[in-house]
Amino acid sequence: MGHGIDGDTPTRSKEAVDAVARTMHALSTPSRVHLLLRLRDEPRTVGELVADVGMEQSAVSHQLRVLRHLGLVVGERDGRQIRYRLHDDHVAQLLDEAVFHVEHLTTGRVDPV
Amino acid sequence: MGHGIDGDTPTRSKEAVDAVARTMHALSTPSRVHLLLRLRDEPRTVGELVADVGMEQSAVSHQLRVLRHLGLVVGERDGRQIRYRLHDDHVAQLLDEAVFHVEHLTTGRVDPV
DNA sequence: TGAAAGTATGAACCACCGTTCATCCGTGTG
DNA sequence: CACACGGATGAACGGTGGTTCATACTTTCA
Repeated sequence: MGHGIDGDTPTRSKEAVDAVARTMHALSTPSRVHLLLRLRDEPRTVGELVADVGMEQSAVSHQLRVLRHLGLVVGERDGRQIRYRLHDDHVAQLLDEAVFHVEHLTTGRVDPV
Repeated sequence: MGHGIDGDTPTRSKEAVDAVARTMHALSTPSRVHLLLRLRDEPRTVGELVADVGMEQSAVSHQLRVLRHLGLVVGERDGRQIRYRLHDDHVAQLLDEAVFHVEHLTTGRVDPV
């Protein structure tokens, strides 16, 4: 797959590696994955998300903050509530692909080295 | 992308959510991303990887173990060394897509809620 | 304006995990 | 067989971060 950068021995620019790790970190806990998958379907308010995923309101806010800082979700006020949604289609695609690939490698098991 | 359960309010089968989080956890640290990206180019022995990523041999072994248990890489003996490679193309694709998407959302910044 | 609903925020707690250190196991070599 | 090399493994340490608790902020409503 073409990307753009380099052409010889990349050494994988540390920044790129860090960026991937930082973003993928968002998908590394069940709570955030749950929130993101819910938001992939439709925009939801914090209160709705709390009911959806069954975590405390504070925990949801904290995790939404993390996702916001990573540019994965955005939230806008609507009355006294705040409605969150995925930042753009890239996030939705990333989620879909993550789910897809994980389904296809649930083989992950024994493998005596 | 239903597989079996649900129909109305998916609740995103906790197992699927957990599986995604567990697998994405592999991409959530620079060290593992570095190792995986290196292995995406070509199979490498532990010693080569140590030289590539500049971590201690023990740390590399520990992280390779994590990746092995997740079914992302496999290793086979060759003399006294062990050569690792990505488990299959799914892993390579997942890596490519992760890098691709992360490049396209480095926008992650200010966004007053 | 006072109260309540909805959400954000900071601190503290605790568990997880990535790294290091020391050691052990397996495989070639003299 | 003894030794060196390559790699794995377990214990311990330290830092990160997810959750909870308590509280503050904003908006709506009576």
